[in-house]
Amino acid sequence: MKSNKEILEILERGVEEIIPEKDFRSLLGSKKKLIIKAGFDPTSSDLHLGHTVLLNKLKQFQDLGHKIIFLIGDFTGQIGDPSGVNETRPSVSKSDLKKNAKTYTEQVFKILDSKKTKIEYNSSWFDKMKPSEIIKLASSMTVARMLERDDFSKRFKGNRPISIHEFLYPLVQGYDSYALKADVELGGTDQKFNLLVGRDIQRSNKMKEQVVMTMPILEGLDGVKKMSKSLNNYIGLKEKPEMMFGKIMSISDELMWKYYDLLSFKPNKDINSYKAEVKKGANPMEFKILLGEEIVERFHSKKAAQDTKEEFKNRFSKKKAPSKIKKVSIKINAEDISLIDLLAEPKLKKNILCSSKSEARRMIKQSAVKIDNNRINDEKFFVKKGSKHTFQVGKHKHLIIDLT
RNA sequence: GGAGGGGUUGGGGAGCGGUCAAACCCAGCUGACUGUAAAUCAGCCGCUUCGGCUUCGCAGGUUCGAAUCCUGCCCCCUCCA
Repeated sequence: MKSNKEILEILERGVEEIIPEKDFRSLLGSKKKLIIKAGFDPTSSDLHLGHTVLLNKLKQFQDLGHKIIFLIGDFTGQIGDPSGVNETRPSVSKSDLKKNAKTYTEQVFKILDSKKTKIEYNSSWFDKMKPSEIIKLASSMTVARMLERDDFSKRFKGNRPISIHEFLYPLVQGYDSYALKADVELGGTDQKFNLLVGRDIQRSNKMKEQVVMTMPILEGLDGVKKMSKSLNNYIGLKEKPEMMFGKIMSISDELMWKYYDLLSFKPNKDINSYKAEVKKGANPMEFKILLGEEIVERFHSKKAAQDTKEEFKNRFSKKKAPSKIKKVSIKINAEDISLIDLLAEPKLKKNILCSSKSEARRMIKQSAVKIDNNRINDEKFFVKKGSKHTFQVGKHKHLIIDLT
């Protein structure tokens, strides 16, 4: 049994804001099994590390015995969350939402305990709601209040469009908290407004208001913008170990520390000692590798993490060729084929090395092409029929081609 | 209903009759270097049989010549009512 102090330490770690903190502490003090809600709109097909910041926190609550509700916003997804966005979001079709919701549920259980997690869909109450009830819900909020929001007011002042349905988003999300009788709702800092509306809706329905807990937004690989699939700066939970590891290695040294804070399960004590070591002159890369290992292990396995780490060291530190390279055989009619044609050969399909002959030519010019590890700079290089070589374009594309 | 503004290569955004495959920024790619797929620096960034060819919302037209001008259409935005 953990002491209250220890519990608070765990739950408040990495948290941006708890509103109101007093209520949170007294809720915990009550020893009651709390209903913890976090909603996710299934607007893209995969979850990424950014989503796991919340999941990790949910997991902590779960481990402490509280009731976790993973709410899938299949109704809210049709509206599109306006938070932090400066333009109207395209709403996602119902069938896509359904598909996405399915993959979400598969992925969250890499972190949460499936037996102890309740999954809810907000369409299950909203689809049954009568228009008159929606109007009643809408009446609980004013336009002035909505325009307090930074994203809306900016758009409003900047003469950019705000669709009416966007106003419904916070109301609908807030209603979810009422429907689920949430004690605590978790969300990103950009969700603060939406989360607070939940309190209003609960209060106007004579329910005790939920405590709002916000988590920082995880920056994407670029270190600047929020991690998201549409910005292509994300690490997906379903990605292959090599990709995951590689992407972690590609973040800047500075960003690495933020990732440690929000993604690592290592105790603060360890992370602080890493920082101290780097300050003393240790190579940040060593700690990036540790982080990569931890993440790959979480979503794949210990073995995958070890293998990937070794492979990475060999390939990039020792500059060896990858241990397994895809093999492909291609039939040609002539006695030989120009390198340019081969690199862009459509028959290679998914393994194609260059997307066009122009690109192939460019790559050769830029000394990016190697055959059996020998750099080729001759644009008029030909490859003979019956030969078998390893082709490399850039650092990442390798292919063994058997010409027949 | 009326008045205006706009749709340019992945995103942003110049160009407003030839010198435009189209400035610049971001993203992406490549190389060098390195401590890593960090950072930094340099180059590339429509297709091509390297002669050219096809692109600037769509369809026509004017011109020796159009992303740039005209006509129609589609789409987006703002303001007034």
